[in-house]
Amino acid sequence: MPRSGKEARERLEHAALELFAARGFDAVTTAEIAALAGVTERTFFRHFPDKREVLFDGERRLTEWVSEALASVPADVAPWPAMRRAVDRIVPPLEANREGGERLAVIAAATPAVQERAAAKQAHLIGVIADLLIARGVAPEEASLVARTCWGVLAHAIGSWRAAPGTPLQPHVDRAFDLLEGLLPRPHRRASSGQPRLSS
Amino acid sequence: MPRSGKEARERLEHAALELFAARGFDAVTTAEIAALAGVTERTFFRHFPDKREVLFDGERRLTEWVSEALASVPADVAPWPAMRRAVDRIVPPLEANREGGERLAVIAAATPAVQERAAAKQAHLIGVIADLLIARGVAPEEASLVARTCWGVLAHAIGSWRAAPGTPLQPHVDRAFDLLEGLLPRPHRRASSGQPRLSS
DNA sequence: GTCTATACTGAGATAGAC
DNA sequence: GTCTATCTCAGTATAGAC
Repeated sequence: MPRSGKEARERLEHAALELFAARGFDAVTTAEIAALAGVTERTFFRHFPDKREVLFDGERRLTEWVSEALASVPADVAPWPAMRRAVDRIVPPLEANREGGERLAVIAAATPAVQERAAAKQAHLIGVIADLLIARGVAPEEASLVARTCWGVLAHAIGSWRAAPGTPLQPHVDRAFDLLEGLLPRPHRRASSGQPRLSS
Repeated sequence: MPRSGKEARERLEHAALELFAARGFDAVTTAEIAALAGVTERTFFRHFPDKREVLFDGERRLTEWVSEALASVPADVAPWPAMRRAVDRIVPPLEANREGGERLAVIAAATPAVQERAAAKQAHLIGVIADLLIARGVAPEEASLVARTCWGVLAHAIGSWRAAPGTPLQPHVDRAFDLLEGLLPRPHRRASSGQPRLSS
């Protein structure tokens, strides 16, 4: 019995995905997952704080991707274009993880508890993004709004991407941004007296 | 002991809020809530599918408000202005329920499980809004994007409203919309403005 | 690794409203 | 009588305490 923590963790993850795919999230007990992975139930909870969390290991690096993406954008780029560039940089890892995201989406669609966790993780990530923007010097009021909106656009794009199997993600992202920018009315007051656009 | 279901439900709700306020969500058991309301634990679960749900009874009508608000906007108004008008119409009921929202926000901030439920409810509501827009004839692709974004703006406004006690909500909403509209780059319409290629 | 609290479920019985 | 709300009882799974 391998004592390597990482191996056990991966076996647990694999076992969980297999059982969930076969019988659905709710019909599988943590004891069964542990048994299939060859460890005790206690070990499951040592690696994952709760049953749902085993599903989100693949998305764990999302926060890192976002931070790195934003860090790679020069600090003098205005918030919206900066976020748009950052989103573009997150696209490749998202595409690489397409299958994992798909698996999670399927289970979430059938399991309210998993959906809740996913929604909460998105909300948390938006908060992290806002903090990163603030650290770049963006006004807190703007940061939160831009973080929410841009992540919403990306989430929307991911949705239509998944609905169109076989297509790359980037065009969906471009289309979603263009769509939103085209839908908004022109600002009536203070027409862009602020920062000049350094990127489009 | 009155057999009216509604009275029992209200007593349960009141008891729960009282106990949560005193000791926090996690430190209160459903049995205690039921006992304080003068019913059994089983009765609690007949009125509320789970412990968290007792907190969201006040927000139950949010969906109705949104539907009514959208229904009151003429069908020929474009999606974004329509949503903006609808949001304006939701502001008064939100203000009237300020205290309830505040109570919920305080508990949610201290209780991850409640936060998750709140995030999931928001996601669900956005889906409902998108469906309402589609029923108005908005293209599904646009509907989802507008629903997400506008609700995000409202959520942002509610956040800054709560941070500024004593102020009315409407100015925060107006400011959030203006801010977003001012932040976005203008669409480059000369590039045929059609749908970007979705290489299929 | 062991033990336990607590959220939650199901079936069947009871009691009041109509 | 029907119907619905409630109660009693017995149980399981998660998660946290020890």
